[in-house]
Amino acid sequence: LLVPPVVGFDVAAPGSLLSNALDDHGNRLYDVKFCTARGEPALTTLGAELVPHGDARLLATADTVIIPGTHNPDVRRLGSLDEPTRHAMTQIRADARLISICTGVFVLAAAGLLAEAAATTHWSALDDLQRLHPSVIAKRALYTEHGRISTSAGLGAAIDLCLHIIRQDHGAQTANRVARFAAVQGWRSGDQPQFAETPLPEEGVQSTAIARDWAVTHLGEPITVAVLAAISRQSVRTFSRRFREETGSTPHVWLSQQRVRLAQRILETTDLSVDEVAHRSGFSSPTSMRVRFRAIVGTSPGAYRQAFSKSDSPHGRNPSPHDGVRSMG
DNA sequence: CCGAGATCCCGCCAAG
DNA sequence: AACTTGGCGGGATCTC
Repeated sequence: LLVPPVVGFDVAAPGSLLSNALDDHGNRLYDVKFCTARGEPALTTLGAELVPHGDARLLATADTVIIPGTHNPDVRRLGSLDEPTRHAMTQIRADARLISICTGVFVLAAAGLLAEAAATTHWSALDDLQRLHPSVIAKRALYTEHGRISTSAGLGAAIDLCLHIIRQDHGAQTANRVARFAAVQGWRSGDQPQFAETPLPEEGVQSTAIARDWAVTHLGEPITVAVLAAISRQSVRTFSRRFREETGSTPHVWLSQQRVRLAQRILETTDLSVDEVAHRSGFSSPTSMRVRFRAIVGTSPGAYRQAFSKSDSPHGRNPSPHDGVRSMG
């Protein structure tokens, strides 16, 4: 059971993500409900149930509470809680998981839940947080975890955090499925340089991450699972196991995806022949690339390039029709 | 498209 | 007792 806002709004996206999280049989994994303590309108575009404001008793039943960003001056300027918020916070179970989005962290801090705890918020509010609550360890991160309390930097980071939580609760495979359904990045890996500069939460070091980093810079070469395992200083068996735990995929499937992505980029930016693209992407043969390419992108390399070059925006979206759900075992 | 050989994947299980 | 590791078998998948 997940009950979001103590105050305010803006939990729509993470709430939707969680309420759309399904298990293998299509059952919802989280029962998402919205409520407010202050009578502010809650966004409920998501098929999630709107609980009339004032019904803070609902909070007492929640396993997880998401606290959205707030502009409440008591909370943001004075570092204290107004009465409705304070009362709402007292309703929350002592063992409930708490998640803040953006400036929602100020509510947690004002409630005294973050003493000596790592926490984050939107970068523009980090200084405020540290000044109002000196005992908080304010960190510039996408999200942080400290025991049962997690904080996120903003709406986008909140989605990452929710995926992280789904992953912890139900495994990487489920998290990936939810991410795919929501059309967001499933998890952060070393092949996404835009994330490299962003301080990531220091969750346990992912043991296959180094091998993955190495792989994405050597896609043009033949890569076997045995080599990746050796890079990770693990046995093949353990490496495969970790890999699935950490990425939700198998090494071989993951490699194919990376190579197709690389092929897409080469097709978009060069006039190299398809055979040459296949070679540079590390496919063992052009035939092999065509098969993999079609399986993932939904169209042939040639058609993809043609469609891409015709599309108006040079950095536009994938112009090929993604035919949604592929039956997948 | 076929078929042989290589490689991958994962349940199983003994060992630590 | 509970957990992790890593070798093995062999069906699935890929490659040539």
